[in-house]
Amino acid sequence: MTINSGGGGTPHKVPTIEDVARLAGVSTATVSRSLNTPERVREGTRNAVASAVKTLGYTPNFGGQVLASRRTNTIGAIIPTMSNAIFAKALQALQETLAARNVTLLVATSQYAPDQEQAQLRTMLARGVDGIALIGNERPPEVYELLTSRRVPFALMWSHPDNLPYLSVGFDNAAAAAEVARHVLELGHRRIGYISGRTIGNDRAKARLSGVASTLAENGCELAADDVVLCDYSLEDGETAALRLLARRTRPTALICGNDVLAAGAMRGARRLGLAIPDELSITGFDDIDLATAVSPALTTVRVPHSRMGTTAGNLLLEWIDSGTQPKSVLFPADFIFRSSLTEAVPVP
Amino acid sequence: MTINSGGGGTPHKVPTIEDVARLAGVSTATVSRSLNTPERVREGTRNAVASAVKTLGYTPNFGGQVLASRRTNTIGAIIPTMSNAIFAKALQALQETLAARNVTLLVATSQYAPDQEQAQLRTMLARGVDGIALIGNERPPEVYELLTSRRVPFALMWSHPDNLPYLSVGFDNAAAAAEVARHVLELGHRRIGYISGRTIGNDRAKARLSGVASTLAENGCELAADDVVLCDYSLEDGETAALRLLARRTRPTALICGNDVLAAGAMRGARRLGLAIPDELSITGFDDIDLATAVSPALTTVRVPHSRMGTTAGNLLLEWIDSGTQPKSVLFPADFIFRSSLTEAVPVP
DNA sequence: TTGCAAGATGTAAGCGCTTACAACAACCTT
DNA sequence: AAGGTTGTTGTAAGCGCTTACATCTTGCAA
Repeated sequence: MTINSGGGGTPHKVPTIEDVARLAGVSTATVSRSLNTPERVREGTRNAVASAVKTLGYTPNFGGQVLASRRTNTIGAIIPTMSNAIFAKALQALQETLAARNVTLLVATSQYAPDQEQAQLRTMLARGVDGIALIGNERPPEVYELLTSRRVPFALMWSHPDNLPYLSVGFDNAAAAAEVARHVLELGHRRIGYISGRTIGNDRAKARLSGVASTLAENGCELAADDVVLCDYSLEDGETAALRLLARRTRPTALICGNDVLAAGAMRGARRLGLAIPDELSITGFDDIDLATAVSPALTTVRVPHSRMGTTAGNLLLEWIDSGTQPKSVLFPADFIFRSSLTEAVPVP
Repeated sequence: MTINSGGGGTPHKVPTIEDVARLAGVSTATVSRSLNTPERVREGTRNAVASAVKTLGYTPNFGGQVLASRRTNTIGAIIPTMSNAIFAKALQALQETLAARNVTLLVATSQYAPDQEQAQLRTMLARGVDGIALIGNERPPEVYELLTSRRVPFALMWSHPDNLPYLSVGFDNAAAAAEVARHVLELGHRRIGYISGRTIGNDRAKARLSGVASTLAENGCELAADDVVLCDYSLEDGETAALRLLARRTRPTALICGNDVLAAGAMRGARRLGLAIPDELSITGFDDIDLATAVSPALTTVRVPHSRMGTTAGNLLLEWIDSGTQPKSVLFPADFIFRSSLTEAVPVP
């Protein structure tokens, strides 16, 4: 069935622009102008059209509009998952920004899988989106070529690729992670474990890991292969990873985690082993989602500008769509947030 | 600019179905059939079309398709917020279900505000969505009239309205909340506080409150006006509400909360007062999001079938769209989950 | 061989809207 | 008063696709 038929009722003729024009005693062009560029229509005419629209209950047909104007007023967003609160917040901000400009948001998830992201991307292009928001910058060149050849404005969120010429709205994951590592070192920790999200196709996870690893290395505290666990982003995975790291002969005094969910999972693992946090084990997260302050002790973490990224990406995409020229990328700060899950290292028995 | 022009490059002609037809040596009708109903085209012809499509890099124009087929293959979802993990999960399940059937998801949020929901709804209708998913059942009759008169299939999630003839995919909030109250009573609690989400336009919050209130009343444990706090769904609000309830001369021994976020907030409040949970204060939540097991002690709560609701709503909407007849509503169970945040009431000094 | 049903393809009429261009009116300017 | 602006509206040509219907093949029964 179509949106205008079926259902068992009367055929129910949906009014078209032509019906409005007839009733208002003007041409369809005037109706169209009256609706889209009211300032170009005399007030009296405009009112006549408005009242005809009202009595008929007219709504422009989307397909007709799209076909004729070659614009869908739709922007697509492909994020790894909606389960993580952080993407959800950015998405929400993006949606609000777009809604204010009368643009709707098409949403799809990739589950951190590059091929799924590409499939979703193709679907969105086929849907004729006017612009696209993506997370991160690591993808095969073909993807960027596709986007570029289609001339679809797109924004890369969450990262700050200085080797890519594309519009990005993000922050420096490596630098923020390095700062966490620095703080951990300053508090005297030397035996440190790192719990990371999987790094395939995930530049953020890679950058955070390398930020931590290089900072530790620079300070003579090299991260060995088995000081690092790669896993999915779930409480369970964080817990399992923590148990593994804490089972080692010389137990770490601090666990740096790739995000808050992993950190909360790690806390659960530590608790299972009867370790007091932060007295016997320090834990840090990344993202500063609500979870970070819901757990006890509250998580030391990095505040990521999720809402600002969403809002900014939306505005810049709209700007690009309207102007036809790619705006400049934006780099936001990501602040270190000190809370009680991190404290001085005490000598372990 | 349009999605096909601008950007400073060559005019860059996008191939149309006609170009494909010409190259493949067939008519546009055959190309269309070859793409949409391949079984109605001979294999040889189909291959010729396929290769023409490939060499030209053809993608059907969305506007043309919509206009001619009177279908957008798009479904809209309007949820209160994406910040709450629970809606996010349902949304994700919905999106995956739709994607598998080649339908895309348009998302908007209402911030729990009825007028915002209506505005978003109108936008979606204007976008010609083939179906709509909404949360809850409490809205002015005009909204349902609009939906019905437009003959747009829609599903109400999260609730189970037996007084409404519309398609719903939900669970019994009142019954689940009543069960929580019953357990709390059984453990000997008599001084009980309730922290609820705001109830205006929110039937789920209302149902949960009334389920708890009536169960308590039936057991001679009437909820007084100041035993209840209504607030927004945030950790801070939950914390503030808990502080208020716990400041009363006869402190409650149990706090029943309208959802897990409020419960986690309440835990934070209790902790601030130095109260041990569950020994000095029991707390229960609702929803069973990840947060419930991330906090310590883990929250006693109600498991809401978020993913199943998303999947089912998606399937039923698609079924309705294809068949033209409204499917039967679905009622899922919502199980009580016993965890350590709830324990026996001990006489308070 | 003929006739016919079933299958494959082509023809062409829209779907409802926007917009370039033309037409006209009203108002200045010189 | 003629010519030129500026502002308002109408005319009509598409935008790219689907699909009802017509036409042509093919295969097979009689």
